[in-house]
Amino acid sequence: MPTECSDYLPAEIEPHWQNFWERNQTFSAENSSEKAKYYALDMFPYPSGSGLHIGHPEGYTATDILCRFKWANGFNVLHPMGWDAFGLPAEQYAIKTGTHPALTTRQNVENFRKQIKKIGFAYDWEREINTTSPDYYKWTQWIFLQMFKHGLAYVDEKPVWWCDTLKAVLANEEVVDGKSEVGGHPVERRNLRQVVLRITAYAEKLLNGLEGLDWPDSTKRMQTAWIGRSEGAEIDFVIDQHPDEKLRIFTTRPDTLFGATYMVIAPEHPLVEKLCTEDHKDAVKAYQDAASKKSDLDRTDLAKEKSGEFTGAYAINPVNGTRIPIWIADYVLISYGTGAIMAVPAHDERDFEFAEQFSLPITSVVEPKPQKSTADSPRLPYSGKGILINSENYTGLSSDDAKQKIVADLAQKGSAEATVNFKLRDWIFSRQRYWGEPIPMVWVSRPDFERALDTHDSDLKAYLPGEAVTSIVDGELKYALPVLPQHLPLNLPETESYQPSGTGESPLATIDSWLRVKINLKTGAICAANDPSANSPDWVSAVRETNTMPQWAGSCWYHLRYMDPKNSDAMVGPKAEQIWQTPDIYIGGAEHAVLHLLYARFWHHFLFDIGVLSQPEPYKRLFHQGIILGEDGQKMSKSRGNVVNPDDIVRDFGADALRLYEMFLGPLEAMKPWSTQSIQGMVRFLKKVWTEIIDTETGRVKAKISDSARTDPETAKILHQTIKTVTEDIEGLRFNTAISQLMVCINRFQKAEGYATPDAERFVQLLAPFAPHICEELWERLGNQPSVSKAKWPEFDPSKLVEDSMKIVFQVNGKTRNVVSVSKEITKDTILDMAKKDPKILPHLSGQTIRREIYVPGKLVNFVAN
RNA sequence: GCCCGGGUGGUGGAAUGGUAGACACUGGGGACUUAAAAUCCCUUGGCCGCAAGGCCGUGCGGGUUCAAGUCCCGCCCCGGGCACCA
Repeated sequence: MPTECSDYLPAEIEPHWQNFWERNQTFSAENSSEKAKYYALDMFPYPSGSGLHIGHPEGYTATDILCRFKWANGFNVLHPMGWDAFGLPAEQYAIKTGTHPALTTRQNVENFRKQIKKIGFAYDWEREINTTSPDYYKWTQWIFLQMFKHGLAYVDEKPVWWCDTLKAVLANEEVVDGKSEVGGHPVERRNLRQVVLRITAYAEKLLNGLEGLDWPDSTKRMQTAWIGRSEGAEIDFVIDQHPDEKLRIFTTRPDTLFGATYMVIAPEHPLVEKLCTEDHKDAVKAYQDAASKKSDLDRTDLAKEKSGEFTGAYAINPVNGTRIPIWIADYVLISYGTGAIMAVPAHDERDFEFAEQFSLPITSVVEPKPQKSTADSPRLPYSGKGILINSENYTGLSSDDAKQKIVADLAQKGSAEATVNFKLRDWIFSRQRYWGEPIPMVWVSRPDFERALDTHDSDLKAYLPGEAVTSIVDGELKYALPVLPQHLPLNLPETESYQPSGTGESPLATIDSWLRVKINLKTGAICAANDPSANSPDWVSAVRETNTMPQWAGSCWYHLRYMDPKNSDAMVGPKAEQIWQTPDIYIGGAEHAVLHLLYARFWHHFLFDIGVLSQPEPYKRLFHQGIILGEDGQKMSKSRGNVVNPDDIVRDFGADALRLYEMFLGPLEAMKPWSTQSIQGMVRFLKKVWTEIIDTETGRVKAKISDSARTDPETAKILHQTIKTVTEDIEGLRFNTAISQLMVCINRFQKAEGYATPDAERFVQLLAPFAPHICEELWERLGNQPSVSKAKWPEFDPSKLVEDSMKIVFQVNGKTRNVVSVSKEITKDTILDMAKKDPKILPHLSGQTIRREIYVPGKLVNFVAN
C-alpha cells in the first residue's frame, strides 16, 4: 500500500517504506541460493556517544546504491551492518562516571541503529554483529588461540607511552605533542610486558598478496612502504682489538663496501660495552644515557644535527683489510637490521652528514654511468647506482654486478650472507585496558608447565606452541597456557573500578577473584583459586593474563562473521564461507589504509593457511570515500562548531535528499565541503520527479503518462542514454554523474507532452538505488508491486540512441567557427565542400591558403590555413 | 627531505587529445500572489560591441600536435602519507 499523500512529503513516505522493508525483510540475504552472490561491506562504525556523523552515510549510501542495483540485476546480496564497539571512549566515560562500558555501548548502538535506519539503508539487520558481544568475541579469542598454537604470539618487553602523573599507559592517539591529551602531563617511553603477534612472519605474503588486489594505488603503495622490504646482505667486520668478535652489519649497498670509512652502532647495541676502550668509556656511557632518555620523536624529528661518540674501537673491512673506527650514534636504530652499519659517506645522505660533522674521511667508489653523467664528477653524496671506482678488482663493474659478486666472494669466506630486511615490526597486541577482549591465556610455573607437556591425552598439550611463551609475571619467569576453545568465551569480569591499576597493568589485574585461578593440566578447565572441588593433583595455580586486545582485533575478521552471524560451532561455517567467500567491494575511509587493512589481511592469510578459509585475501576490491568537510571548508569538529547532524538533515529535507546530496557533491573519493544550501537542489529535483509523475490534486498518476501514449524519439533517446549512463556509472562508482544524467532525463520528461507508462517506470527504477523511498512510492502508484529494488533493472535499446543526423564542428586553425548538423551518410568530400562554403568559415579563409584539411569522421573538420 | 593526489566560473563540480564550464548551488531579471513561501521562465566565465560578432580564458613558463584542461619537460601552491629503516 502506498501512502495517502498527494504532495511529496518525505516525512510520511520515508518511515512508511522503512517499515515496509523491515516487516517484509526485503533485504535479507540467503545462505543458500542459486543466484550469483554479491557482498558489499561497509567499514562498521565505532558507536560513539556523539552519534552518527554526516561522513558515515557517504560510504554507506555508496554501498547501498550498489546493493540495490545488484538486487535489481538478480543477485543474492549480502549487505550487513555491525558495531566496532570496544574502545577507549566508553572506558574513559566509565572511569569518570562509573557507568559500565557495556551499558554506554548498548545505548550508543541503539542510537546509531536508529539514526542509520532513518536513512533507509538496505541492511540485513538479522545479521547485525557487535564486537563486544561474548558470542562474537568468543571467536576473536578463538582466532588468537589458533595464532598462539601456531607460534605467532609471544610476550616481550616493549616500549609504550607512560604518563607518571596519570599512572597510566597511553595509546599513541592519547599522546599529543609529547604530552598526555588529558591534562597535558609529561609522558615517557617505558618498557612494559606486552603480548605481541608475529605479523613479520607474514611480511612476504602480505607484500606479494597486494599485487592482485583492486585497490587504490596510493593505498597499495602505503602498505608496500609500510612493509618496507629491502634486499641486501649482512656482512661481518672483525673487531681489531677482539679478533674473535665480529660486528655484523646490514647493507643494501654491498657494492660500496670499499667506500666504508667508519662504522656506526646503535647506542643500545649489545657489543658497545665490550668494544669501548677505557679512555672512551665515560663519554660513551654518557651518550648512551642521553640517548635512552630521548623519545623516538627527539631521535628523529627534532634531531636536525647528528650526534655520536667514538668508541675507541676499530673494525677490519673484510674486502680490503682497512682498519676503520667504530662510533655509536643514535641515527642507527637498534630495531632495524643488525643495529649496526658500515658508513659510506660518499654514497649515503646520513653518513655524509655525520662524516662532515665529525671530519671523517669520505671516499667515492661509485660513479654515475657515463651517459647519465655530466662532464664533471657528481656532487657528493651520490646515492644512485653506477660504475665502481677505487674498488680494486671490482672497479669497472656495475653496481648490480658488484653487489652480487662482492657478496658471493665474501660468502665463500663465511663473512657475508645475502638477506632480506623488512621495516614491518611485530604487532603489539595487548592493551592495558578494561574494555577489550580478554586475552585467553594463564600463567603457570615452570614445573607445572613441564607437567602439562608430559601429560598424555591432554587437550591442553595440543594447543601449545612449539616454543613456550614465557614472561616475567609477579617477579618470576612464568609459562603461558591457553584457555581452550571449549572454555570460551572468556568473559570480561564485572568490576566496580575501571581505573588503571597504577602500575601500568590493566584494571583486570586489580580483580583478584578473577585473576587468581586454577587450571586443570589435562582438560584445560579453569576454576576460581578457592574452588574446593578442584582438589585433584591435575589442578595447579595460575594467574590470568590481564591485558586485553586492541580495538583492531574485532575488526580483523568481522567481514567473515556477517556470513554466518549466529553460528555457535564455528566462527564461520564452511558452507556460508563457500557461498559468500569475500566481499565484492569494501568501502571505507583512507585513514585505515595501513593498520586495519594490514591487520585484517594478516589474520585472513593466517586463517587461510590453517584451512579455515578458502582464500588468503579478504578484500579484493577496496574503495575509499573522501572526507566531507564543514561548510567552512575545514574538517568537521565539535570545537569548530561546523558539525552537521544527519538527523537534522533527514528531518528538514528527507533521507532521499540526504542520500542524493552526498552522492551528488562530487566524486566519491574526493574531499568536499558540505553545503546545507545546496541540498535544496536535491529537494527540488525530487519534487520535480514527484510532480512530473503524480497529479498533486488527486495523488494519482498524471494523464500525460499512459500505456497508450507514445514517447517521442528525443525523449526516448535521452531516457535510453540515461539507462546506459546510470548503469555504467553505478558500476564505476561515479554517482555524481549518474545523478546529473537523471536530472537531464527528468528535465526532458517535463518538456514532453506525454510518454508511455513503462518509460516512467524505467526512470523510477533508475533513480531507486539513490532515492529508494520516493521510488517505492512512485513505483507502486504507477501500478506495480513493491519492491522496486527487486524489479528487473532496465536495459537500454541501442536503436533508440541512433540518430540519423550528426553534429560536425567546423574549425579553422583549431578554432571552432561553426557547428552543423548533417546526415550520417555524408561523404568526406561533401562535408569538406560544405565547410569551405560555410558562411561562418568563409571570412576566416579569405586571403588564406588552405594548407591542410582534417576530417575526423562524425566529429569535425579543421582547415589549417595561412 | 622522499612518495602519492590535486589546482577548471562567485561556489560544488562536468568534459574517450576534438564545441571547456554538463548537472546543480548562488546572484540578477521576470511571471503567478494582497503579500510571502513554493513553483515556473529568462540570464549568470572575463573583456569589447547597440547588435551581428570578436578577443581572452582550465595555477605559472616552455614543448609536442592540424587540435591540449587532457600528453611531455621545468616551476609554484594546496591536500595526504612516510620520515634517520642503512
